Amino acid sequence: MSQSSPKSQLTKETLLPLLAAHVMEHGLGGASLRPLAKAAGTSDRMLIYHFGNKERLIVDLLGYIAGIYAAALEAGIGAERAATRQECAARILAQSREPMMQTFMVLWWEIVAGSARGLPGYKDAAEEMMTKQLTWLETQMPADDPDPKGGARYLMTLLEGSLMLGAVGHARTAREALMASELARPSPRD
Amino acid sequence: MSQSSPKSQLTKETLLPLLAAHVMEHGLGGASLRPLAKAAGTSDRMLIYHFGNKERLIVDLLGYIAGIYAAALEAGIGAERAATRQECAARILAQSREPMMQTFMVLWWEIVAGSARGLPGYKDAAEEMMTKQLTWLETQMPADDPDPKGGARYLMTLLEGSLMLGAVGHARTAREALMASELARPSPRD
DNA sequence: ATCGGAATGTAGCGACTGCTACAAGAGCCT
DNA sequence: AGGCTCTTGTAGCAGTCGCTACATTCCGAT
Repeated sequence: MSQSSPKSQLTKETLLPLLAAHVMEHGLGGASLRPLAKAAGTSDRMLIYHFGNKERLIVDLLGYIAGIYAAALEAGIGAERAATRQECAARILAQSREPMMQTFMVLWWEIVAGSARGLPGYKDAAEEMMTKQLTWLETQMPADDPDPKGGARYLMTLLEGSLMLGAVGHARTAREALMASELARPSPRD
Repeated sequence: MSQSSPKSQLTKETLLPLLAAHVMEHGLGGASLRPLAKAAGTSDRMLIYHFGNKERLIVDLLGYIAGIYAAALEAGIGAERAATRQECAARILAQSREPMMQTFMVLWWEIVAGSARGLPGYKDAAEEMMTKQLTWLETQMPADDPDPKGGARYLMTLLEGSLMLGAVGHARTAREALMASELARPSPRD
């Protein structure tokens, strides 16, 4: 067999969590091999050895981050659905206010920027995360909602717009926009 | 007087448009002095001379970009308001589909990312652009709208969410979300 | 005519970039 | 035991980074 030796503790799998922790704090754009390696307790030499080159490292890292994002969402799936769209919106807002999600958002906008610019790996990771977010939202929609899928899409679009406005200092605009939306009214349609 | 000499054609004012054109194409994050200087027909030496250091150059550049964004919006103010919120949404969507706006969006997400990370100058520029966008939208809202300001905020939040989803490959999600929103219905409130 | 200051070119500094050449250790198979 | 491959350390390369020292040119003020 090719992996019969248990000697090495240094694999992609053991490296990625440490690398992810580093980019979560310091960002993706300015990340360079030596600080990355230091955060993982190795040398740039070994990062290249295990990932081939920096681009593949970033791509793997983005995939890994998308994976833990998905896992975090899945772990946070409540047992019962929301009763109304309002409550559904409240839940997702509460989720986005958690500290871990706050620090993640800083990284998220870098991923969006990389995706818009076409950097390799960024769009796939971003798309995967948004898909996951969307299906998570669908599970939270009220059971009697006339259009749960459409409602989830609507809710997510509004939410992401709010998050973006919040990131650029227009949190108030976003908050008032949400209050002016149909989410502030008791029933989705009547 | 201090600026009586017409000798030099090399000032911040003449430099900024050329620098802006460069970052519009190549991005802000990876921008370094020498390519920037080449695009402006000078040397890195002169950029430092005129702006002091790179950080101040970026801050000035962001301010300049916010300025031209505002000017572009102002130039595009239609004489008459929209008749309905739907039409208002259609206008802003049409605007966002223009080629110049498309290339600007790539830069925009970098600005959002920098703003979220707290890089100097980013948040101010982003906030200014969003404020301008909001007031532009208010001028486009129907004259008989019950809540033009609130409607503009709502519309912008939804639109920005759509643009973000579009940037990460969820354009379909965004499109369908817009169609499921109240903007797809004839009257804002009835 | 001379001085002074603003503007510009040339060269280079030290730090950092991604990456590689080379050698050596470590455990495997025969 | 002898090789073999996988893994790792040490050094270093060529290139780029932001920035600066130094010298020069040029123009207006005196």
